Amino acid sequence: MARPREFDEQDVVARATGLFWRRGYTATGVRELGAELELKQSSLYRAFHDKRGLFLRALDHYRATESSQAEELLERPGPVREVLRDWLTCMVGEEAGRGCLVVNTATELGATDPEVRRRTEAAFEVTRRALESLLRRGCRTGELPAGLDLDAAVDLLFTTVLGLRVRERAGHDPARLAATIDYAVRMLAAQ
Amino acid sequence: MARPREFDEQDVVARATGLFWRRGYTATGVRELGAELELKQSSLYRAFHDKRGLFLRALDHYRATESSQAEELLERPGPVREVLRDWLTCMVGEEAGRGCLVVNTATELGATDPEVRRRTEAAFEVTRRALESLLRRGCRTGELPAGLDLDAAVDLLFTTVLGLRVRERAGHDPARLAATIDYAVRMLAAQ
DNA sequence: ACAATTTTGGAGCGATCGCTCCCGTATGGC
DNA sequence: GCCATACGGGAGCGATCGCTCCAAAATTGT
Repeated sequence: MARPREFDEQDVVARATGLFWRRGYTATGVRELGAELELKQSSLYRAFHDKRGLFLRALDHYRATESSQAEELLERPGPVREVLRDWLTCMVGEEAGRGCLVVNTATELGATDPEVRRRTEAAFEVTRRALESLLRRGCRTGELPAGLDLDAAVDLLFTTVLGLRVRERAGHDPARLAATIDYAVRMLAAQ
Repeated sequence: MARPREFDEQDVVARATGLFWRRGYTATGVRELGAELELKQSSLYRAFHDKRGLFLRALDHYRATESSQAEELLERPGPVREVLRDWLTCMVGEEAGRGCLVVNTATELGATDPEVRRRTEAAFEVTRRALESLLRRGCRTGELPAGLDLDAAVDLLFTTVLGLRVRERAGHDPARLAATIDYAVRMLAAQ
């Protein structure tokens, strides 16, 4: 019926995600996007409506990929605290200085754009749930204190993750971040 | 010898700080700044050279005011854990959705601008040192475990603060943040 | 009062912003 | 083959960007 598009939408969204991740939403121009995605503006605007539309797609893509990676890492067998430490280490082991797209977006756009906010909150929820599932397992197996306040511990660990990703974005020494992670995991078991 | 300027530089920087704080660096235009500061562009550029110059001044101003406030709160007498909790609560008790200028800046500009980075790092150091001083006092008075790994605890608490400020910026429920703070303080004493 | 100096007020620079429209082209169903 | 449809390519829209320059106004030392 019509000429098929010459680009893979998923691939384009993935590359756009990388650019928004590094540069932020406001600082990323549509021409910059066009160059990075090898996509003319007419195609970009027909496919994604506008810059914000592409950004929302990027947020969705980020959540989907991060979520699957997080779940994969968390379903691994092994000592709960080691799994947790590896997971946290992986969280801050991104390409240097990228931080987390969701954290960057939450601080850049704050609570201004409700549609963006819904996405950042959904992404946060993925992390939170992944943590809860792991801690619950730890309590079941006795690797974590039975009297652990699960909700509070999840909340605190989640907050710690956000802080770690800010620090990673800020270029803090990976060794220091690793030490912080070690201590956080140790504290969790202390109760 | 010459006509005196009609604006108070400190006041102008303070107001610019508020605007950068809410909107971020990139999204804040010089005309917007001019309107908020009641300052014509010619005056602005003569006084601060350019937009970035004013932003650097804003970062300095923020650090100075926040630092003095933090030190004031931390020199208060009283139980260490209560002082810490009050301080953390104050940290996230900003005007809703503002978060922390330094955290917002670190995630927005990352490690791109070395001059900015020096400032964010200096501001982080203020927080870190304030925490260290308080925890040290807690160890001295016996309010905190004697075997506390001071450096690690400071690092983790500092990371938690960053996370809390991200969450405040993201519009999370203040009650949840308060609960997170309570738990963090409790964990600190557990060792 | 006068000259020197620095201010305010504002027009306007080139560049870039997000976005739209048009055109020639390639691909589908009939 | 033919028309409808969506495509890639690109010019260009109005608006805003950061920034500069200049004239009029205001304050000082002499």
